[in-house]
Amino acid sequence: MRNAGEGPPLSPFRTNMSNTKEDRPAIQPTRAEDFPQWYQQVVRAADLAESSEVRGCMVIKPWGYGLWEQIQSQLDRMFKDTGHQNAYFPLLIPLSFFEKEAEHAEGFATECAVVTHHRLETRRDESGAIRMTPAGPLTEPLVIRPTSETIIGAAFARWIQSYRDLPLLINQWANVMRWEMRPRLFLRTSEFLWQEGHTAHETREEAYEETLRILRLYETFMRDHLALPVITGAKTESERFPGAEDTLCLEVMVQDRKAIQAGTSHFLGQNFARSSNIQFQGRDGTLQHAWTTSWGVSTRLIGALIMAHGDDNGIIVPPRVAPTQAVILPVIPRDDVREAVLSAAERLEAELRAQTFHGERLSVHIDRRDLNGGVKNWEWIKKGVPLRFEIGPRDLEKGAVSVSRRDLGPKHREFLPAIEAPGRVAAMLQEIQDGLLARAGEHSRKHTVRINSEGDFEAFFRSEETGGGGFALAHWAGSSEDEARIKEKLQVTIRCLPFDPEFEEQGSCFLTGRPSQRRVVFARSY
RNA sequence: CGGGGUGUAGCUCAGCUUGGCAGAGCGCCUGCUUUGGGAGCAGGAAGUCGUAGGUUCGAAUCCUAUCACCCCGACCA
Repeated sequence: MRNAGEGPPLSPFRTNMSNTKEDRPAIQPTRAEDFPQWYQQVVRAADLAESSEVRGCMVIKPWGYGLWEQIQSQLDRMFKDTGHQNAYFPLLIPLSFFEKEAEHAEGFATECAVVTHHRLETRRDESGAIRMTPAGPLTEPLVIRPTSETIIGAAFARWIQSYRDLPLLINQWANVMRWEMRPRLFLRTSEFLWQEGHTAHETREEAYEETLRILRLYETFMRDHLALPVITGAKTESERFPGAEDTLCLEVMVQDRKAIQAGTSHFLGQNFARSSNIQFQGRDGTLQHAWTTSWGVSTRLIGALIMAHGDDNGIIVPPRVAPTQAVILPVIPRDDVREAVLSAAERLEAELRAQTFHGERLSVHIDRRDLNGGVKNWEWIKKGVPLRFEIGPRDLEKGAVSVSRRDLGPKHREFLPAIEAPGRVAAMLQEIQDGLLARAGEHSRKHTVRINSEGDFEAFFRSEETGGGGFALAHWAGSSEDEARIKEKLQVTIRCLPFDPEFEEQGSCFLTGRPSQRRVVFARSY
């Protein structure tokens, strides 16, 4: 990770460039100096988002939203391919709906924003300025959705009459609001964008299969599209979604070795069907409650992406989700070459756009702004665009183009014959994509260790100042109270009870000594 | 909700202790020189000093109230 600056030889054209900023990383502080601060600076430098006037809410800027659009369209395709349909439900949920499922209501109570009025009264104050005060209190307050199980459940109750109506496979792209005490752009904001899938099934087995199918779908998306290696598994009771029978999750390790919960898929049993009265007449004629699931990923994925793939010069966007995969920077030192350079740039743009990557046309942008070449170059480095092409008069003479890969650091540059370049981009993008996944996987494996004693466990997490921490794989047979004590003491939680057979083995709990059949994953988390 | 802190130009902040013309860096605008590794020079625009009240000849500065935001805890996609 730290060798990102290394790369092939520099441009043979280099002549009189200043050296003063040669090795200054674009982002300060660096990851090693202060990871959380580095994260905030990357979000700003890459022009992804900014915090807004409304507490805890962010403005997502075009580059950040472009990333979300990529995530959205690619996931949406995967949902549709597995038989799901999109629909849309109201932002506001009657309080009484919320009260139907006790555990659910209690779980979200403290983070709900509530609408209590429906009208504003206006008046002028002494200075003539307009003043508005809420009037017209609602007879029943409305909760701004923190998640939509209850209101979708009410619709499902109307839509489902017979086993022939099942399975019902619905997804919604929406915003939700959770009044978070400690917001952090993308990772935890009061309002965030997500998708929430809600499905209803005839049998327990079918519903559980759906829960698993989505977990696998997410895993595939994160690995192949976002280049994020994940550990999948189930949450412990204390980390479970309020009202769920089982919560499955995907955990990704980022560069400071903390875990980010990148997605969840819940098996809701018949809990919500009972509280929302989702019943159907079965094949045997009896009235039965449906089995439901819900699952979601959010704009948090962008936070995970930054923290997993960024370097000290900004974000590195995996090519498959990059809003722009290649940028062309025309170099125009004299007016008399402007036309020739620009038309060569346009020719390259057209040739690149004719190429495909994973079935989609390449997205290419010519940066025509009249700015110093270095400034433009660094802007795109910070934004993490996968490939940067430069075309100047000297390239035209040689019939070459210069191309730089973002993942190989700011110094990387190679020259390709202009004729060959377009045909090679798809392979280059795939190399970047694969390289990011490999690098993140290595980091993750390197800091995932098997821990067998309480002493080693504490040492592992206490040595963070000297570079320790990570995922601790330990045998566990403790109680929820034991879990809480560990959290209190070390800020470490069980991220998941992993599914992969590699974690299954006979052993004894590192804390209680009781027998255990599987190692679980402990880590600090965002 | 508990503890700590901060509000001054688009951004980051100095000035406040000891009241006396509203400041810096970055960014922005114009011109020239530049442009293949983050530009240089010259000129310029930009702020009801969070808000309300008070003390005073005079308040960014002192006093009172109030609002907002940030950081540390508990909650969380």
